[in-house]
Amino acid sequence: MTLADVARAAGVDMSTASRVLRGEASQRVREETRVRILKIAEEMQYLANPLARGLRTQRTDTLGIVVPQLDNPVFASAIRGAELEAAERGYSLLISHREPGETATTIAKISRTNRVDGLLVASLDDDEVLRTDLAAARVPFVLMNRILPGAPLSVVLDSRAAARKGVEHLTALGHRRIAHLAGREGGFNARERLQGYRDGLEAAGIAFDEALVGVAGYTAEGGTQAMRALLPQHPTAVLAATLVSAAGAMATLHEAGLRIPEDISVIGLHDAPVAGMLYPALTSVAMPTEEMGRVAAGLLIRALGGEDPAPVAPLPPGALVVRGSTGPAPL
Amino acid sequence: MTLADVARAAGVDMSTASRVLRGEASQRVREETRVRILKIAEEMQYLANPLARGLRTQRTDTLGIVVPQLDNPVFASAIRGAELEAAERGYSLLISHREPGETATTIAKISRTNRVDGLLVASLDDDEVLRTDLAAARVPFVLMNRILPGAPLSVVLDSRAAARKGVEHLTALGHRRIAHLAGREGGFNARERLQGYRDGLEAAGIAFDEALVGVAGYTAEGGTQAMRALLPQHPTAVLAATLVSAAGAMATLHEAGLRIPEDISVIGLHDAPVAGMLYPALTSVAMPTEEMGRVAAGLLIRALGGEDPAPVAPLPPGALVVRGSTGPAPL
DNA sequence: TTGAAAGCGTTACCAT
DNA sequence: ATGGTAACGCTTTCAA
Repeated sequence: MTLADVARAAGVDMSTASRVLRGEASQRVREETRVRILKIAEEMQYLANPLARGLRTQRTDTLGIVVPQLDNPVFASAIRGAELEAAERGYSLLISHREPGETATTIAKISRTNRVDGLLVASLDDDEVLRTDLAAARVPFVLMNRILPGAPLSVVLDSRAAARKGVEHLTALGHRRIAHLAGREGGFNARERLQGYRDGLEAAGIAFDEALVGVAGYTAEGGTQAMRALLPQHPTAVLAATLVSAAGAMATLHEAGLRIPEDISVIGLHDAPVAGMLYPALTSVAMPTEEMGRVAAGLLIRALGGEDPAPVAPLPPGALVVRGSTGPAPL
Repeated sequence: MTLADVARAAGVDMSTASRVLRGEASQRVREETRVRILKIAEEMQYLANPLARGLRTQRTDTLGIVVPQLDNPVFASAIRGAELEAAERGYSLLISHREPGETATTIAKISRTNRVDGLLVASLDDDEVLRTDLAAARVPFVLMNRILPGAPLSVVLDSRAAARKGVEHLTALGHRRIAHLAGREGGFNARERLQGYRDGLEAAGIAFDEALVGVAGYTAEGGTQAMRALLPQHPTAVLAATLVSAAGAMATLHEAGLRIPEDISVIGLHDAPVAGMLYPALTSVAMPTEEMGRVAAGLLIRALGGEDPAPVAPLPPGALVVRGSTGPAPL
């Protein structure tokens, strides 16, 4: 089923059929001819061959999205958002799941072989590494969930506001000794969250105490360890950077015989189904991760269209989802 | 950087360069010419344009994989496996994440526009629905994690053996009143697991008691409800079909004041990081989900190569990962 | 309003 | 052992 077939069946030239089926702006065709072609294409279930089209136009109407891990609700939902936005604008999404270290090769291949018109990139790597990886890109790109000095287009979540929001929930419940389980030291989001944590304390007139901050990374084990180290400080509440570290922290608390939330409250950042799987179910601050994918895709598509889109502000946190893990501060 | 550029630089014809660079079987070229072309292509960093190649050969060396959800460890890991196998055999993977209901359209589009040479399909839909969806496929496909009567190629996990393995762990610990939280009624894997559960009981000389089986589906809430309904039966152990329903069940047990594992043991099927996030950490039977993706991709590629691969047997379960949620039966 | 034809970058057949 | 040259299916400029 090629364009030639359709044209022949409609008794017109390929070029005419092409113009009509593409819905070209200046539809230089008689209405009658137009509908006839459309109808026949419909009947024949004609679908243009994207390879032939791409070869000719040097465009694929495809966006590449490279993520470091698939089974991570943050990225899964960003993909979903990007997919929706892309589809709405007539683009497809080529999802590329790459282990750290393979990123450079992937970006190089995917972008240098005309497979995609642009790239959406999420990465957990350090700035230096990411910069090197991206140097191989031969197409425009938008960063997701992190910034990179020098890279103009990126979409991030307002981690600072989110952390602050979490702390405010706790201070409103009367907590004053609030610990913070930070993520990877030096990471963009980790820095932001720490600042938000401090903002929240300050707003409640609580002095920042470095002894209440632990580095948990992004694993349950890290959360467990960090929480254990923090126990002697007797916090009455904990703000964890992620659901995973929150889960690890809760294990430590359970083992220490502390009741959640009667003795100590726990709150995590990023809401996801797993929050409801923990016991007690974890209170958390929802983050607009799907929106992040959406916005990033929109930005990229506009850039591809020759626009010079203005940088977008960090996406504000979503709702505070109160579940069973937070309660009033003990007396 | 096109083939013509390379050919010109090497002082040979395009057709010669093409033969060499593709590594054609009968390398009808002088060794000297061969290395020169190779060297120049290398220097120029030549990469063939897949669109042009695909247009000409009617192949894309790309496999499509359509999954119903991305943030599901089972599918994430199947994708990983498929990706590895595909890469090893020179294929790329086009990941397509589709909500139920969009599957048919996706399959139609992706397979009828020559974007992929074959399809790897995972689906949670009923047989009828899936059959309809697949009818639109114009390329060979392999099913993952389920069978479909009439579809010759599929790769499944041995859920029956896995369930049995879980039950045997429990009976070895002295449990005799073992409940089963089943998945979706009528589903392929649900049936298999139920059978494995019965196998395990029988092996230990325990009579099957229908009252100990509840349907939990694949959500935490479902697990919570089903467990609550089962409580009056006073089981001393529970075999949950998935980690998610196990988590839901554990919430019920905690609320009922039952200690895990002192009063009641819990075991889940499919091992994943989330098992370690629960409290207590969940004992589970690992499943070779990555292997499933690998095998499925291998099968598909062989089918594309014109082979007529024999059906593969269900993949046996992996290790029993003993964590804190199982222990000796109470006296 | 419509048609003709060139060309996108490859491959593969047929010459030489 | 190598080169010439049609396709592959589409878009797009130019003519009619």
